Amino acid sequence: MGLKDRRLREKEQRRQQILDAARAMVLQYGVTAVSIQQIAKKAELSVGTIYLYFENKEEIFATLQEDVLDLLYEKISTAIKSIDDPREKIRQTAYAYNIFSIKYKQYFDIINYFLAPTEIIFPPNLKEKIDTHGNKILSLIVQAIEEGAKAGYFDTTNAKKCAVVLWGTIHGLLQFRKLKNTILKNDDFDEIYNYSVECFIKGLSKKTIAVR
Amino acid sequence: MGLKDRRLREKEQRRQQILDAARAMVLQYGVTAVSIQQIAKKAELSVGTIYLYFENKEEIFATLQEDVLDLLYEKISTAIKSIDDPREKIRQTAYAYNIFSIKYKQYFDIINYFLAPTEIIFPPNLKEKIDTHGNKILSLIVQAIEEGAKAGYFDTTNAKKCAVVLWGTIHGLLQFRKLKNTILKNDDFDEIYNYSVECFIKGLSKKTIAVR
Amino acid sequence: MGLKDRRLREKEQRRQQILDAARAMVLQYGVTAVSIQQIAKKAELSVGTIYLYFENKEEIFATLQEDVLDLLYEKISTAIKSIDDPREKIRQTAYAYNIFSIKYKQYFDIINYFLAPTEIIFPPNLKEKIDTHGNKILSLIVQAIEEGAKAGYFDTTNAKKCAVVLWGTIHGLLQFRKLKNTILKNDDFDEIYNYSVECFIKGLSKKTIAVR
Amino acid sequence: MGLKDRRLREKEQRRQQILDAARAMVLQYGVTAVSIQQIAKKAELSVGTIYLYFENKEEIFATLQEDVLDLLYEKISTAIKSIDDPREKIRQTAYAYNIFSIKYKQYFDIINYFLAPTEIIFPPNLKEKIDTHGNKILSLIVQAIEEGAKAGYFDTTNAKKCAVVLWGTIHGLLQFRKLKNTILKNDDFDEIYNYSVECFIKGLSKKTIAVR
DNA sequence: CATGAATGAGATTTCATTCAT
DNA sequence: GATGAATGAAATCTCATTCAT
Repeated sequence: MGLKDRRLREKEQRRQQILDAARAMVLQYGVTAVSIQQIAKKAELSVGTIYLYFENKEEIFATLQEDVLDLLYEKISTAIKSIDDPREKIRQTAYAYNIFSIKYKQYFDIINYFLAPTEIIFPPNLKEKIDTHGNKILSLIVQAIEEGAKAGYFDTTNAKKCAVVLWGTIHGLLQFRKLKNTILKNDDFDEIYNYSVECFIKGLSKKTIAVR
Repeated sequence: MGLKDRRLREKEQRRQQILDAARAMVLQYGVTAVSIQQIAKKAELSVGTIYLYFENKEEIFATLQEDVLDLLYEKISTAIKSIDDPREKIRQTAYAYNIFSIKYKQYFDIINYFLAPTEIIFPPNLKEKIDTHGNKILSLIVQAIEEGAKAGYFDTTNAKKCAVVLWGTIHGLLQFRKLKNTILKNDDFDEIYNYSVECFIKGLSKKTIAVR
Repeated sequence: MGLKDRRLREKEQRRQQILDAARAMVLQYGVTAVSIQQIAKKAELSVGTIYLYFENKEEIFATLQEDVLDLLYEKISTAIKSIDDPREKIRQTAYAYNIFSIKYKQYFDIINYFLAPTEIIFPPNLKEKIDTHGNKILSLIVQAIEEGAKAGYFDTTNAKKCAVVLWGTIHGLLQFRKLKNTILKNDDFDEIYNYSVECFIKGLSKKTIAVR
Repeated sequence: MGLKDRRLREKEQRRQQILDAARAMVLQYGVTAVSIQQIAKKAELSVGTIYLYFENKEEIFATLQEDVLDLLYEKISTAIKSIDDPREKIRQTAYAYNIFSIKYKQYFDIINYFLAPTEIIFPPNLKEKIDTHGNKILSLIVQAIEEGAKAGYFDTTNAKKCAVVLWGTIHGLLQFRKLKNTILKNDDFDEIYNYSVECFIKGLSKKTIAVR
């Protein structure tokens, strides 16, 4: 029994070892530039061993994405931990996401890696996993919105819908940062970004602000 | 007189021939999967000939993107041509974008191709061109917002900023359609999408809606 | 008749135009890096036209070599024009060759281009031409040696043989300059070079220096 | 114990297999005409495998050159092994070099491959290696000259300088064999060659040869 | 004569994946 | 379980040469 446990533990360790290497390489060179050979070298394992723990390259990146989402979750989570005002929570969420997209640029690309290109077929178990990790982030936003609704700031009956909208909005805009040298060359990106968040908050707010 | 002209015309035709082939391949297999060889075969030209008309693969896709942006422009433009209400214009813009992202799924991916992955360095002339084509679309939205501001619906002094926000929002959300089987499996994507547009419009509207 | 003449003259001009371009490109980029397309562009002619005047790439370089040999001839010729002492003539010949190999490095490579690699089959007419141009250089050395023999400095009955030896010696050594960073990294190349010339002169000199 | 050893041995064997193929191809077609694909085919290996053992084409040829220099070393070494007279040693060195340049014509071209064309940048470790192999040959000549100096035949204080001169001389002249159908068509090349050696020896000898 | 578009083989290099040990 | 050598297709790009106009 102890043996079995150790085996299992070691197996998990190897997996992490590989993921650590993959993560490091991706952070350094970007998603597209990383090969299995490079990962193997970095992990100080043989190429064959990689395939013992992962079906293929795709699976590594998919698993990596869980990590990325977890990191993002943590960043957002930390950012809003001690904040009370739901509107401020949303602002800080967006801010943390912004910082994340700059500081962990290559991780941000991992998210895009699975978002952008032609349909990647996930094996069902991965689909579920990513689901879970993504939902955790979503739930942070959902919570903030629900609090806002309860506190009477927001006018919504479907917090999740709103949360997805926020996420889509800020993620989409953050991709547009790439346009800062072309279409947006005369604009302050961060100002636009912040504006979008305010716009979202305002759109969420109760319409009727009584004016006598 | 005729000779030089014809030469020029034929040259332009070849260029189109290549772009047609590239577009067809991209539509069928997606951006990442297409190679120069495949394009050459499809265009019934030799590989060398491709390089006679385009510096490299990147340039083909970049040129393709101009086409894509033009198509998108046309779709949106047509959709809002005969509409007067600025708010309805925005709704129809978003709707047209949504349809575009479904019907021309692979074209939508071409836009993402240049948005998502690791920095692609454009030669300056291409940068300018894409700039122009992207701005044309943006200006459609800008115009609608400005009309709305003039008509007293919207409360904004920077229409471009708002237009970028809208574009980022709907583009970002449309990418999330990919999540419809995972995170969004219990939600109606189109409903969320429409909601986000309404949210944007509301966020843009004058706050003070007199009551009583 | 005048027409025929002009035609002929123009034809020769075109040839020179091509050779000028080829020479310029070779000087700038080196023998191996130059393509017909580049030459055509530089000469402001079409690729097809090049092939109207030269059978193939090889022929261009071969013809170019004549030029190179002529240039070398001129350099040596000028260097020794006003010198009387045959031994000094040889020294200056070697010195001019040395300078030539540095200043016109790429031209020096043209000579090697036909010297080094596997047998290049010259068309007979080119063979003769190069023969002539090479012989002109050789004859400069021959003359100096013969003068030296006549003046009683040198002890030889076959000046041409000696001239070839000198040429081979200094040409061979000049190629060794490439080794200055490896095998010769601790040696002063020019000193070795000069020494070889002195050695040659000494070897040529009358053995019997009477010593009582 | 055996396993690791065998692996290593096999790996070395593969390397040799590749070098053998490369050498064979070079011998048959010359340095410039050989491609990686051809080498792979000859070696009955896949192209990818070649790149498993050598960084690039250059490295193969560089390694090959070490072999060539070793072979040349061996030929010279054998030729002078049992000779005492330093002057005869030099003669036999030159003779062996001459034979080598005829019998292993393509090998001789490998040496030229790295001598003649536009600067090839060696990775430092190869530079050192070739350095070593070249120096071994040089040292053979150096030794002969030093012996000659000690025996009172030669008048020199810098044997290495003289050795380089000899090497450059005979190597340069051997390249000129290519001219035997043009410039040297009326001359006996070998006679010239031998003369150059005698000239070198004489140039090296003490001037004062007592007469009467 | 002149053009220059077109060819298509060929060059180098990379890389996901397999499989015998 | 682990290894890592081997594969070989594929990718991008170049270039000498031809030929219809």
